[in-house]
Amino acid sequence: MEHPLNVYNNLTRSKERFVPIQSPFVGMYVCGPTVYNYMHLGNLRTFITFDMVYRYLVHLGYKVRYVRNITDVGHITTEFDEGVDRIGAQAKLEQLEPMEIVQKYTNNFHDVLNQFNCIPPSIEPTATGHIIEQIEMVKQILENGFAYEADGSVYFDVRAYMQKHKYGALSGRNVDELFENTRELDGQDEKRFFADFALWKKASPEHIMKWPSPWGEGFPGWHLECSAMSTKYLGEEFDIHGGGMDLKFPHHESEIAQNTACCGHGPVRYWLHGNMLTVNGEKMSKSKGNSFLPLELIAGSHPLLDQGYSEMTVRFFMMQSHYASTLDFSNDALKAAEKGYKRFMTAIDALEKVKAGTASTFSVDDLRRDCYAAMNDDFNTPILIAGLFECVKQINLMLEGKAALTDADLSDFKSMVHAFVFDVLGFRRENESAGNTKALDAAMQLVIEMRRKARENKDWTTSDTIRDQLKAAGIVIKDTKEGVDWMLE
RNA sequence: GGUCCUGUAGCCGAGUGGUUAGGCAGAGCUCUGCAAAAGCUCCUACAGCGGUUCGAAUCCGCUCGGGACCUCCA
Repeated sequence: MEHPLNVYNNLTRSKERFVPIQSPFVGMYVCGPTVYNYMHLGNLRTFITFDMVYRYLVHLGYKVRYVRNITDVGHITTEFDEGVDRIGAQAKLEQLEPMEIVQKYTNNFHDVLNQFNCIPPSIEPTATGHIIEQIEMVKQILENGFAYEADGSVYFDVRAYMQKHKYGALSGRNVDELFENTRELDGQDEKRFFADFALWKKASPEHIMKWPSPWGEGFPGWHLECSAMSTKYLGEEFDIHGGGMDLKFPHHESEIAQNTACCGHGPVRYWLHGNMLTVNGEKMSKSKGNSFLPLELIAGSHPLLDQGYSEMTVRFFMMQSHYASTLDFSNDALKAAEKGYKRFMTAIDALEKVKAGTASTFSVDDLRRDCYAAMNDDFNTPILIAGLFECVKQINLMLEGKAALTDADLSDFKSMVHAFVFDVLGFRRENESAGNTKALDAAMQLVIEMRRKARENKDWTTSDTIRDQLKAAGIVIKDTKEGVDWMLE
């Protein structure tokens, strides 16, 4: 692979050259959702981010195995709220079986990602489908002396682990400091040490989602499924692990500890974290009550919005910021993205109509080089988009006959632009009401011809009426030097 | 309280020890019958105070503001 891709590795807190363990194969694991409710835009941002990462790796020619889990076991909401888990609670609320809840919100998750043009992962394992693997892993960790059993539950023994390994490397945490700053002082119940976490949890009699195990009926700890499933499908060591910044601690930290306790070494070469989507500067989350559902955004039905925005506008909005930065969500920002995206895609579409010239007036190689440089610098999509706007400018100039490319350069330019816009950034043409476009185009040619005749006769009333009526119907007429064009608004 | 991130023009957002990011909005011009679209030009900012440096918005320190994690969370 001749492309020197650099990624920011959270494990080392530095940008590193990306070198797969076994090029051209790349293993990538991304933490998926707990399917107990509709996903909101903040969740969506993370999945769009790693969709872009996946797309770019594929574009570079890597053979990527992309694994993203579905967490369909309800994990306890707090340490002391025994027996209450998110999925179980939601099931009660909706008067459904827990697995009906899981199915309902898994479907929603898939539908939404599909709407936003995210490519499905290669493997999408569920936690409930890998109970045996998880139990096996707990057994191995116990055998290796990094866990202990207590009344039907099994806990990870952080102190034992710390004698041989570091705990807290990824999140930059010092366990002693953590201890000093832990607010909860009582109720540490079965745990020997405050930082210990459950690998297997004993289920109370009323708990519905539970499985038999060597320690009795119970369910796996939250962190365990990712360790077990990533190992199963990507091996003991793989290339990329992604997820939201908020999962860094304790989830990813514990994942590393579990894998290390089990196999003797860490599981992941490059840890990538997507940053949070904020609303008025604050993290979007359900508990804060500031979350948006994708549907509310598209329909514009949320109180904070004064209009709806299309899926691709939202995707563009997200791609205009770097994945590792927080992104603030607001009406004005969305509006700006909408206009920018429209201008952007209008030009990309118009590229099809550009005709080759006798000589090239600009360098396709330079533009291409800028685009790759942006992406190779830790997936810098905002810089890529800036580069593509330079392409937009050149397209518009070519349409006006003020710039040109030879036949060979033009097809090179087209494939380069298309690769970045559609394959890498994952934009998709909207307004493609397939089937009637041909008929509509024929009708439009007729209308345009009538308007042309009216203008020829200086019958401005007629020509302006045509233009205005079409505009009211959502069709925009564009008079260019090359002729008259039209587009759906 | 601890750990860490962050503060960029009207708005959104990149980046960087010395050279115009980009988008949106605004102003002017070109084109046009008038518009729209498009092109060109302008608006040239880096929280504050010190320090390092030939030179800092970029490095260091302090102050102020915002945020994340430390509990489930993408």
